[in-house]
Amino acid sequence: MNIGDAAKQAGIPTKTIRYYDEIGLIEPSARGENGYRDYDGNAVESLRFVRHARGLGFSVEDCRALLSLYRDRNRASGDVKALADRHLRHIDEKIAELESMKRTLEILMARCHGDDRPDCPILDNLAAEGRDDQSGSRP
Amino acid sequence: MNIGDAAKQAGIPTKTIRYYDEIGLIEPSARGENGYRDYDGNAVESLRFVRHARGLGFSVEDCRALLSLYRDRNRASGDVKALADRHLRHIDEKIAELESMKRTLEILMARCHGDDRPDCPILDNLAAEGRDDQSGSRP
DNA sequence: TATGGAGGTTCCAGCAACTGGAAGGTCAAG
DNA sequence: CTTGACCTTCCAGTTGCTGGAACCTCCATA
Repeated sequence: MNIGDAAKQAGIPTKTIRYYDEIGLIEPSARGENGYRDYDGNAVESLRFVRHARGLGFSVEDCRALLSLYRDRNRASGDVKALADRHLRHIDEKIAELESMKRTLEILMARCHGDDRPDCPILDNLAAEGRDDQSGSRP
Repeated sequence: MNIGDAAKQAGIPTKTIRYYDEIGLIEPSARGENGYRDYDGNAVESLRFVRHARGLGFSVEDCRALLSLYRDRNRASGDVKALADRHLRHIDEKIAELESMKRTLEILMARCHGDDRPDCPILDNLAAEGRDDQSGSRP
């Protein structure tokens, strides 16, 4: 099928599919004489696979690895799990970082009047000297 | 002071300081005859300010706004708070997204043996059809 | 057969926020 | 006078697309 139909089947924009082709992540199963990309069931399956993996936050490089594991009948599920585990830790780090920002912001916002006067603990905090980390403020 | 000293004072790499100059976020207070950037106390204060704001996850554009509020004696703290609030909601969304990925990953990983056999629920899930969202799996 | 519109193709640029590197100018110390 | 640590600019790359321009191709209809 043409790229447009593949896009509908897989739930991915054509632009993205062309991009995946360009970076060698998922190549069309064939090219028509007119130069049109052709995607068969297998290719569409790969596209969907990658959409799901990306949806779980895996990087494109991770997707490449996952896809090759998926296509490898002699894979060890341990390899997949290790990859997922690394990714999970990465996610945990990000969550922790965001939570820390959130905490600081909430504390500062609670102390800001939010009226039409210039007085502002948020700005005061940002302007404060010292502090080497980025977790902000000692409230 | 020269850029290197400003970098030490503010805790920001020189590269980044030059970048901030380039995009007009923080310009050096002067340029020496030799073309060297010169940063005075005020400029260094701005650099530190931006470091803190970036550390709380504010975008560079937000930093621009925050900096101009900081320099504005007639500001309303409400404007600062509104900006912070928007940012906080953005953070909340990101956290929610990551938590959702985390949940799905954990469920899948719990069901994966992680041994040397090819059998893998993680891959099975990624390959599964249907499912329009990216939150993954009905376990 | 002409034509219009909906496909497809390529390449180029841009987003965010830097970071690295190359090629070269400057300055203070020894 | 040389060495080495600074400084300068510019260009490219990172991640994962997304938009647009310019052009080609296919199919249906008048």
